[in-house]
Amino acid sequence: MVPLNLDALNPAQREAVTAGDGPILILAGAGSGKTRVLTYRIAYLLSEQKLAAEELLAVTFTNKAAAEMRERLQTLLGPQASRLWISTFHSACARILRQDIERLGYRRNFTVYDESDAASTLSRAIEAANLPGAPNLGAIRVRIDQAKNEGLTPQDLAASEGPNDAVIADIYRLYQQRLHELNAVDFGDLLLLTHQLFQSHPEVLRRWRERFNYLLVDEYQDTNRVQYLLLRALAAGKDNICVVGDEDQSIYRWRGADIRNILEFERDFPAARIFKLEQNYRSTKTILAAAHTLIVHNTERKEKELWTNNESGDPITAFTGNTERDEADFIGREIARLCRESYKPADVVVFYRTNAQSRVIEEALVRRRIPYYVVGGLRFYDQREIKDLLAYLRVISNSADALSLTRLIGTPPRGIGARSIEAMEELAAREGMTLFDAMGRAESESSIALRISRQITALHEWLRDLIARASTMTVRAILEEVIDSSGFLKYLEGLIDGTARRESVSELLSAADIFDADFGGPGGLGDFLERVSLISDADQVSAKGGSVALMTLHTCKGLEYPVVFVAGMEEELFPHSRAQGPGELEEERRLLYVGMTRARRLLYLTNALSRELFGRRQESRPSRFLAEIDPGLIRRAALAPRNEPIRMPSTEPYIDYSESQIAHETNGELAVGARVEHPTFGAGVVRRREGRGEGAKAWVHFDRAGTKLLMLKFAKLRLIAQ
DNA sequence: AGCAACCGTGTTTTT
DNA sequence: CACGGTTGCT
Repeated sequence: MVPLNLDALNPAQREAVTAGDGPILILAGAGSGKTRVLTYRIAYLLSEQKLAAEELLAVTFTNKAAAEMRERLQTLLGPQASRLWISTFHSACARILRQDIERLGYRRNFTVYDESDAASTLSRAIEAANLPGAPNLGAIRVRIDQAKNEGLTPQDLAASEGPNDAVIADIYRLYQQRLHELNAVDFGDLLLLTHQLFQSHPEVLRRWRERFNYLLVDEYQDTNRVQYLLLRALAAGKDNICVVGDEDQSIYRWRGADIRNILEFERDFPAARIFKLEQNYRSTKTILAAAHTLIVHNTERKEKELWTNNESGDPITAFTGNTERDEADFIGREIARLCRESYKPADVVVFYRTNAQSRVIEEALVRRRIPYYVVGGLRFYDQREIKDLLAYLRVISNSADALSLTRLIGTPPRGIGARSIEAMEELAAREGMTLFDAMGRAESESSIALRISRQITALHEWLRDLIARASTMTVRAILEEVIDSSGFLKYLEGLIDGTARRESVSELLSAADIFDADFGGPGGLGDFLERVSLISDADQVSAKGGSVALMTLHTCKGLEYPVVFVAGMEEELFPHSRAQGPGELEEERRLLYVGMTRARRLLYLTNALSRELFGRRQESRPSRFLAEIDPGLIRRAALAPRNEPIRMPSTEPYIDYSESQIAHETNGELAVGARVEHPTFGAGVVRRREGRGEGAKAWVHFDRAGTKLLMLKFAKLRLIAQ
């Protein structure tokens, strides 16, 4: 192995990388080379301190960050990098539980439920319990989730004194019981059950503690209480723990992140050494200064100021539109202008506070034919047909998963309705068997019509047979068999948007292909399902396609772009109306701080005077955050006069990014069959397309106005549906 | 049992 | 406004 070359590091970074054993806190400001330090530290520990790859556990915030770190280490270290545990907290816990969860009474093939699975399980548990006067579902969910993030069991919650905590503790207990019956865990359980495992089985903890001689944690400011407890437990004795973070970038408090973890690290680990990285390599002096004038309005922080050798750069641009559409149009116009100069669409990102804001921005970009992609919002694996198919896979992997089984029975429709399922549930409860096993006895149930019970038996036998063979099959093969024998495709064809749904099915098939290739053969179903459950929005970010990126501010952590727009800088929206408490306000401010510091060269902050919010048009006041930034650093773009008509795309030169343009079209944008809306002609369907690029035209058949030939360059068409 | 149309409801951010 | 859930009809 080549000796590690540390020349690429500045003195502060080098010190942190080469520090010896014991607790280390690296306070790394935005753009200060945090990831670089972390990867070099790992490389240093392996190549200079001669640790084995197996002795390290590195925890990141997203799978994508983990993958990137692994990749960088591959180039620094070579193949041994692939033996490192680099993963998110949730994935690491899932992996630990796969080995040892039997001690908690679950089976190793447990299913990981996503939020909506968990919600319906909870809802059914409440229903079954028949509790009068219970608070509403949402509040209960939030409270249980919080409890799990704090490491609290139902008993612990019962002893705490929040309003309704006693009632909620009962529901929490029932919910856990139900999950246990289904051999399923939710996101919070991954952490909490691992914690409980360590508490109740010291020999297991000892084993893992002996294995991991060194812990590294990225984004430490966003860890919650259980994660902290897990780290304490694993580090105990050696205290070889190195955490990296920046309290100014803590933006997940609402999800249980406890900023005290980082603020009190020195108290928790008295031997801690602290390294500060304050040189920023990313942004211009102006952007950094503006971000600083904003963040000093927070009180819950350690004073520090980033500095940079980069040039001063341009002032920050502020723009105020009359409406959100006006604002979006400015963004589109400005991106078009930048792209005529020295930038590409992929250099640009638009951030917003809420997912709902993306729509009007998308429309503006479509009008200018600027290629873009939206990160987050509707996730691929949340689409109905995908969840339907995953229900099959889950039942095959874990037949106790009655939630997925119920879903499977209903799609495609087989004539087995709620009444029959209820009858089987009763049977199952009576005999102490699973719903799946009850299916095998359906024909002996007098309350189920013979016609239906035969259906049930057939389905049961088919599933049993598939389960028996699944361990020798690839995920792709299982999926294909499910799709072929269940009549799933025929069912999709019958749906209105069947074509789009079939496309996502084939996307799922290729995801399975890729997984099978990675996994190296059959038997990987459980791993596939786990990976799918733990995938996050941020994992999907990619510069592929040369497109402008659109995402919420929460998704933007760890990214950087030459040009950044932050849209919707308005009171009620940002800071959000639901985040008005003092602590929450500081978090909103940090959120903007994180967004601003993603920018390398140009930063735009935009707002609108009136906006459609929650279905109503409302006056909107500029965000207080705008006033907190030093006005000397801001240049105001001309305010559009009231009622000025929105500029037609025809006034803008067409930008041709043919490669990404094609990607856009194959995504189905204005494909034949697409349903669109025209400002004067109303709704219609694209019948035929002619030409491409500048001269592209389309025949559109309008419901009321008949068929028209439109130049896409001019027509203000809005896509309604595929 | 299954579908379509209706109504009402709840709208931040997400591993 | 978009979704889920419910109702009522076939």
